Amino acid sequence: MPELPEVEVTRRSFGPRIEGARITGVRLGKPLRWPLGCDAQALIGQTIGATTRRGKYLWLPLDRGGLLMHLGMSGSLQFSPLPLAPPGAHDHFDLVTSRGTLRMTDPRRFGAVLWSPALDRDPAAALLAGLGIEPFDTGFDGAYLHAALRARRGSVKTILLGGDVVVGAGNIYACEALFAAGIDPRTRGLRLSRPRCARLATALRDTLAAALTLGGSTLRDFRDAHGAAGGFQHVARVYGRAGEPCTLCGTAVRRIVQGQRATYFCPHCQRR
DNA sequence: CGGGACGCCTGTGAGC
DNA sequence: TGCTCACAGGCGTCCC
Repeated sequence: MPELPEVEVTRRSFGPRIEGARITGVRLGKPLRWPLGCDAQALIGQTIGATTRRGKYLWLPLDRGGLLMHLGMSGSLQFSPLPLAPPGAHDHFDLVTSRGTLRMTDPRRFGAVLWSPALDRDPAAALLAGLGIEPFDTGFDGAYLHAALRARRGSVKTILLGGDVVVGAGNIYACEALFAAGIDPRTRGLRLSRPRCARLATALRDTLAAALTLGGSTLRDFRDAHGAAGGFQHVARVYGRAGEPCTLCGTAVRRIVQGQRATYFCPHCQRR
């Protein structure tokens, strides 16, 4: 589910409201990807700072260390100043605070809540170490992308998904950005010219920005921390549209598999 | 080191 | 209706 826009939309929807709150209780459900990494009771009494995001990770700083959160494939967070309903089968983490409760729901449990002594110390540091540049960083442009792709033999779609060159694009936005840039997703990184890299950098930023404005994509169950659905799925040009006509040229959108993930593209508008 | 496959886990929809 | 199978928004790990 959650790619950069969904994670950022989630952050904005609860971060400011929980900042300054004091933790009064912690409830753990079924195991997520990793154990919490600390005694849950040790979190009680600590104050939450300003929530930040790096790639698709969220960081909630505490008085002692902080919590690194990831929504995995099916995770979402909700925040309410009022007591929440009793936890359901997929509610695996409740952070009860003086301002309200933050709850992580994640049916597939690929998500994570992990305590770390600091963002730049393990385990957080190890998880963030290989991440590429933020797409909204001013350093992310055609020159950067061109230099980063120069030695890469893999397909540009797979590279975008990898997150080690630039973070934030998952399957939806990688497909959509490549469509917007007119680039065939099978094109090898090292084959992309500097001008096409510039187009791709712009396309990725614009695609993610549009998704942010629309509150992310709700294909099935994504909601922000207040329960609001996203709207980007209504403006997607290729994702999930196999066989349907391209909105630009009418050619049937194709679905192929790259790295065991579905890729959607227009074989006419997107060129190698 | 780059690249590709695997596995984590559950829900859903299609097809029989 | 009920069953089986393919597939789903991510990513750490392992192997070549």
